[in-house]
Amino acid sequence: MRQLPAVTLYDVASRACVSTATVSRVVHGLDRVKDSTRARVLEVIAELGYVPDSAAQSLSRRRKEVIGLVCVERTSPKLQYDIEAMSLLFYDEVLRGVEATIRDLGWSLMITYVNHDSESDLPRLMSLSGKVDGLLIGEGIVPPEIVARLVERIPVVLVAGNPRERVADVVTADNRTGAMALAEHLITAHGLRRFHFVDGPANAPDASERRRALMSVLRANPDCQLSGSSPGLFSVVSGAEAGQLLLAEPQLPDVVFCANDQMAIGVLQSLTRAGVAVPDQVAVVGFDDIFPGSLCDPPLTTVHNPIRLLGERACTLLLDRIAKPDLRPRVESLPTELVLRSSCGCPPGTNIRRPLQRQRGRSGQAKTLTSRALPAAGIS
Amino acid sequence: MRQLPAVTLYDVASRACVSTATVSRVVHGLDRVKDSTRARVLEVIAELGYVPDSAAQSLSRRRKEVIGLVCVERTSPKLQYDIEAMSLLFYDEVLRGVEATIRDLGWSLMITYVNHDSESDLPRLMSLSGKVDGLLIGEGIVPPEIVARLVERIPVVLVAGNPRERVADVVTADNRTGAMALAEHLITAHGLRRFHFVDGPANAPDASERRRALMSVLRANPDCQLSGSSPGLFSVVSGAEAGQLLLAEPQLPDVVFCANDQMAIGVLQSLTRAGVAVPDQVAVVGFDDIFPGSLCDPPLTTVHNPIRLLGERACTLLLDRIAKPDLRPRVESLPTELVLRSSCGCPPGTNIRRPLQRQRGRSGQAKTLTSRALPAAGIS
DNA sequence: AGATTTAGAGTAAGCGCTTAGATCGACGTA
DNA sequence: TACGTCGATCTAAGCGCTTACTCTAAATCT
Repeated sequence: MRQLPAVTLYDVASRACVSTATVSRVVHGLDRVKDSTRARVLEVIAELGYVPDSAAQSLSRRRKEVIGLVCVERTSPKLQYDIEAMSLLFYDEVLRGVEATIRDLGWSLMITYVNHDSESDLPRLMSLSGKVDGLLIGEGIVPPEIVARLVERIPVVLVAGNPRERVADVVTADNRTGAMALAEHLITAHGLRRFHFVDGPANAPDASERRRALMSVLRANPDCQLSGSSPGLFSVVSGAEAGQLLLAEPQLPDVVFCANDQMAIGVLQSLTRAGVAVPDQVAVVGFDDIFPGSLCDPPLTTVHNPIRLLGERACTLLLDRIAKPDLRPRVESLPTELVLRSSCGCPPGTNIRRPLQRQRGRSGQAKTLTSRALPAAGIS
Repeated sequence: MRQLPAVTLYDVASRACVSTATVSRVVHGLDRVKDSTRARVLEVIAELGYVPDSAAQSLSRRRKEVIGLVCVERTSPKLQYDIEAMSLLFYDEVLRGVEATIRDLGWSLMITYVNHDSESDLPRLMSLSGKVDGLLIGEGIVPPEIVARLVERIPVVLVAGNPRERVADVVTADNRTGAMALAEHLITAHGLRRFHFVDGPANAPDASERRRALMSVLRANPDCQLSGSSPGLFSVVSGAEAGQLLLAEPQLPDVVFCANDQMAIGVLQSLTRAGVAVPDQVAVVGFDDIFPGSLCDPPLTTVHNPIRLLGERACTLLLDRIAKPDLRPRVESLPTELVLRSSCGCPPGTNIRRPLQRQRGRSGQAKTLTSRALPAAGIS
């Protein structure tokens, strides 16, 4: 198990009787090198098992070809993993989108999770910023002051960030259209009137966008109302708690509109365990379309959030920003789909996906970027 | 959005009127520096927003303080993400264990996914090995030849690797004890006799260990038999396919014993959609105890695999190996728990976790579990 | 007082790579 | 023959840090 001694460019050069410059050229295949020389060098590289040292490359090129992904971990490791882990499904999916994109370019990905604790997070994030060329930061849990400090050091893209703030590039789902379509479906197709909203963490832009959209639909339908709302943390347990609170009320609402699927699953658990029939006595809907939502009973009606794509686009945007640091901040908002299953009152077995077209709000806030192909050219 | 010019150690040194060595000492707090000097330097660091460049540090220290995690992605991005993503839950959990451990030490984590495709994976993995101090590799999908080449370059720990091979350190769940306990429960508590096994990918050591353990229990119970088995890929869809195959058979087995939960969920879907009653007509059990298993209908009986802990221990082992490259290869096997819910025939609402003690046989293999009071209590 | 230790700080040699600019034949041209 | 040209290759200066070693002056010892 002893490791082979590390092989450097010099070893290869002297063995192949060429200069280090030539070896470097062969490795990168850019400049012209005589075929016979190239062959000899390649042979020595294979023989010696040479692999370039990334630290030296990064130092010399002044570019690390690494990006950092900062995910939110709302869980305490002390909690049962299998309950709380649910709140992580979102970033797992973002991660895969990012990794796939970055991989194709030959860059690498460094990942870290942050919790609520900004005191210990700040130094970690600053130090991370010294290890990467750019940072992808998940939604609002990194405080804006910290984001601002990072932004002045290196390129940053906010994933599921607040489309209203312009501190950095933002990629987000079109929460507004999705939540409005869902609310309208509940009202129009099922005649539901009394809405209860289960909110997300205070600093999660997704949650507030969804809440705002719901409210605007309710305002437009005078016979409808928000009969109440509960706080939540985007996790199954916090959804279950909201469900308990609901059960203690004198009257159930017509529908529990949850800011994400994890909480909807929690609400569903509380309600069905207490013998409440869903959707007959009360409908429950979520947002995001995570896999377990299709598994629960009744299957969850929700809005599809293209989470993986969110990761992919964020990554593309970041690479583009690394290449051109001077562009103005951009917001990219991705289309969602309405996913009708039976927890809203649609008949059992329903499984309809309805693509949604963006509804432009008068504030014109979320304007889609048309930069379809941000070419990674000029980056490599 | 213009970035501040990068601040180097020299900038800090000249601004604070000290040498770079002194600044470096202040940053690392090791050597003695006069308090007044330290204060001045710290002030300049804060003022200038200095963050050390990791590439230069790594080059100079000859250590990157980064480890790589190689996960298996059995999915094709072309498939519906929400179906196939399930097979990834395992590595998501490993990742969290690894990240939490590495983070506490101030190291960083680089993550990459590999698919079946070793031709494009080999160069990627070799190049990754130039960017990290050690590698954590998920189970058997990286071919042994490649693992061997990596091992001679840098420290490697195999996560959920084959405990029988000794090419590198291995961390694995005690699959044998877990699968045996589950099989014995099915036989003893529910009188099931005809077993169907849904296998995992050919190169997944977890799957074969579980199969072996099941077989050894069946051999020890002459009235029991393996009535058949199906191939599978650890994913929900492959489980659903196995379920379809089963439905085409003239006779159903007593129990479908799946090599992991994802496939059990797939089998469950196929079966219940075809109107087969689980567990009344046929029991279905899985392995790993991923969260969605507790959500499905009926809730899945399984074996708890301490996946996150797997990641933590693997990480610890790797760091230890980086410090001491000459140790002989080690195998660490973590205890599992039997998780009884109702898909095995236990009454609805059952939710029992039974910690399992490894039973070591003379050959180092686990021998038959003394059915140390698997109480018929709570079991019809 | 002179010698010796020591705390505090500086000097400079790398770490392994990239790359601008220098070099060097061989070849073509006047 | 003398002189440019050009492709192939080499030389060497960094990149931003760490750290072994050196230096200085003040503290301590004999």
